[in-house]
Amino acid sequence: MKPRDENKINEIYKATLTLVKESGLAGFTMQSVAKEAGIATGTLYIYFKNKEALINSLFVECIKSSASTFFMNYNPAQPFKIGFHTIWSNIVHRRISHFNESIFIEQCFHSPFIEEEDKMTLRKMFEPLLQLIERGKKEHLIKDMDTFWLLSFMIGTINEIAKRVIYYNKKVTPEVLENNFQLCWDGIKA
Amino acid sequence: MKPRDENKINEIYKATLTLVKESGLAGFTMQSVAKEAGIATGTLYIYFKNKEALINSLFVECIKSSASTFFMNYNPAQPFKIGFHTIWSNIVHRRISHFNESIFIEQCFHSPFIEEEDKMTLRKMFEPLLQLIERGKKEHLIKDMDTFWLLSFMIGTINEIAKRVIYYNKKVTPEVLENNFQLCWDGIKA
DNA sequence: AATTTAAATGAATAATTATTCATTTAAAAG
DNA sequence: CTTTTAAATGAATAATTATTCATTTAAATT
Repeated sequence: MKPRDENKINEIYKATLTLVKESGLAGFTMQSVAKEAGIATGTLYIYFKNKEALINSLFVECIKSSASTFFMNYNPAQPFKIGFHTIWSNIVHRRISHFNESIFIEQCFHSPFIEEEDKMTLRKMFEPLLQLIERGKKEHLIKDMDTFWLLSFMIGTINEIAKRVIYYNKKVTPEVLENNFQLCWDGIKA
Repeated sequence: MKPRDENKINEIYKATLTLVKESGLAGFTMQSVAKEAGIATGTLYIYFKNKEALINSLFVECIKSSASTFFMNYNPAQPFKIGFHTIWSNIVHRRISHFNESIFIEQCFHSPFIEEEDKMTLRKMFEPLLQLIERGKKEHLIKDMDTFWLLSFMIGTINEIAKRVIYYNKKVTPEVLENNFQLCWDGIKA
C-alpha cells in the first residue's frame, strides 16, 4: 500500500499560516490552502476532516511547538534576573521568527473554531513563568503586585515588539532587544 | 419622499462590531449583520455598496471616534507626567469600554479589506503622543530611547490590559489602573 | 510482475453567503 | 388627499467556497 506523506501535514500547516497572516482567518479557503501547499483540494480532506478540524489541529500544534521554545535554556537554579531574561528573550524571538503563528493564535481567540479547552492549554503554557514571577516577588526583586498583571505587562510588551518588528520592518539588533528588555525590567523591578 | 434613517448606520456598525468580537472577521455574514441590526438584508446594501465597503467604512469610523477620545483633557501646558498619565488613562479606558472596536481594528490589520491609506490614518492618530514623548526626552524625564520603541512599550501594555480585563473578567479598580500605570511609568522613566 | 491497498487527484456537487430586484411601505411635497 | 420619491423588504439569484467521489497513481506485498 501507499503510505501517507507525513510531511504533507507540515506543508498544509505552513500554507495555512501564510494565508492567515496575509488575509486573516476570514480570507483563506480550502482551495487556497491546497494550492499554496501544492496539493489537490481533496487531499486536504484525507488529512483533516474539514476546515474546522484543520484550524483546531493547527492551533494545538502551534501551542505545543511554541511552548517547547519558551523555556529553552531556562534553568530555575540560576538567579532570578537571568531566568527572567532568558524566558523574555525566548518569547520575543519565537514571536518574531514565527510571526505567522503568533497572528494565527491571536486570531483564533476571536474565532468560533477553537474549543475553550484548547484556549486553556495555551494559558497553562505560561505556568513556569508564573512560578518564576512568584519567586521574584519572594526574593523582593520585583514589585509585590498581582502576578496576573506582572505577566500581562511582560507579554503585552513582547507582543507589541513582534508586531512592530514585522510591520515596520525593524531590524532586531541586540541593542534594540536590550533596550526593550530594560524597559520591561525597570517596569517590574522592585 | 422618505428620508434615510441615519441612525441605521450606527445600528449596522454596532451589529458588525458585536459579531466580529464574537466570531472574528471570518465569522460574520451580511445576513447575520442584518439580523443583529434588526433590518432586512437588502437594506444593508442601501447604506453600503458591499461587504468590503461596510468593513472599510466601519474601520475609518472606529479610527476617528477613537482618536477623538485619546487626547481628552490633555493639556500640553501641564507637566509631562500629568499629560502622559492622562493619555495613558484615556487609551486604556477606550480600549476597555469599546473592546469590540479594539478587536475589530486589530483584526482589520490582518485582513485584505483595509486600504494601506486607512492604516496610515490610524498611525497618524498617535502623533500628539509622539510629540509628548519627544518632549519627555528633552526634559530628561524619560529614557533617551527611540520614540518608536517607547510608544510600542506603552501601547503594548495597554492592549494587553484591555484584553485581560475582558477575557478574564477582571474588575478595573483605580488600584489596578494605578498599579499598571506604575509599571509603565517605571519602565520609561529616566 | 501481478496484486493489493491506500493516497492523491480535481472536476462535480452541495452548502453557504453575497448581492439583486420586483414589490411594498412611508414620509414629504403639492 | 393624491402624488411622488426613495427607503425598506426578503425571496430569488449569483457567486463563492466546502466537501465529495469516481478515477488514477504509486508504494508495498506476494
